[in-house]
Amino acid sequence: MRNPAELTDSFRESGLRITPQRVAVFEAMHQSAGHPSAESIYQTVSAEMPSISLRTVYQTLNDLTEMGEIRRLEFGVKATRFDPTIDDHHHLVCDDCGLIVDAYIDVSGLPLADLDGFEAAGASVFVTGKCAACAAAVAEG
Amino acid sequence: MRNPAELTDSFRESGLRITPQRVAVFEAMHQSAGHPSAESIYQTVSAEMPSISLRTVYQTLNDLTEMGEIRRLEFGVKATRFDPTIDDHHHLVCDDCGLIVDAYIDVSGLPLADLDGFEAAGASVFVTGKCAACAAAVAEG
DNA sequence: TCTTAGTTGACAACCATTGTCGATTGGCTT
DNA sequence: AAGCCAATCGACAATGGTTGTCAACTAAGA
Repeated sequence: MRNPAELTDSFRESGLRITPQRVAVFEAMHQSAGHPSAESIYQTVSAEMPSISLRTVYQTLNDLTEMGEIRRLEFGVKATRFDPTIDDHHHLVCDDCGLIVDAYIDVSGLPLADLDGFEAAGASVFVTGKCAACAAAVAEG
Repeated sequence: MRNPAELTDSFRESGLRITPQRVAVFEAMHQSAGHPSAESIYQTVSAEMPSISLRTVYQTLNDLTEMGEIRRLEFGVKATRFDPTIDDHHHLVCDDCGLIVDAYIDVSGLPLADLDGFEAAGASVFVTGKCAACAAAVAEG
């Protein structure tokens, strides 16, 4: 993400006002090294600004996400899906209809050796895109 | 997953009783082509066995998961995480402590061409394993 | 047959997230 | 400096997926 000053400009350009709450979320997000949850950002910001509401944190994070400044790290489908197949395979997830298809993708080519001490046990690949049906629907217009 | 008859044996060996409800879930899961949600299995089974409760479906699916017969398709972390980095990168997820680390993995070697009409837009790789800290903790005993 | 695991129903409760609504604050344009 | 209105707050309720509970009943398997 860009720094708080740049986000400020970006918000202004989008016609959004610059409030201390938003700036605080910018900064908390910017200083965060990892992948914080909304709750975690809320904790951080609350330390300096006890009056801020969790609602506002969510709102600002969603604004940032919509503007493409940050990303949501999630699987996309809300409910847990149960997979009858337990062998080593991967998944194609349709962005349009949510269809999930098994795919046997060879991941042996992935460079998983030098990961700064992280001991890789396995890799799950989620390929996003359009399933055949949705791709056809788009083609038809 | 294995067929309902094999699951029956497996349950019996684990000291679990074979009930019509469990068998119905086995069959619904076995016949399912895709990646059903608990609710979807519940719908299917309910058609033949209207008295079955959603609670029992969840219970049986969890039993199957614990026994390694099926898998849960989920990201592992319950809450959405917000990622300050939006460039093209991937994630290492520690099985022990849940830490998420960015990783720049070259996925150009992944064979994403022939996916039965699925139009791949991108690929997200989640590498599971142990982070350096947790790996060290294990090594120490 | 008899023990007891399993199921049901009818709940409440969880957690993350979003909606609402009225009142108030304060950014920002004029 | 004034004033409009976006934004926030607080205090909820509500969502959806999942799990806990508990008492009563059913039925699996020894």
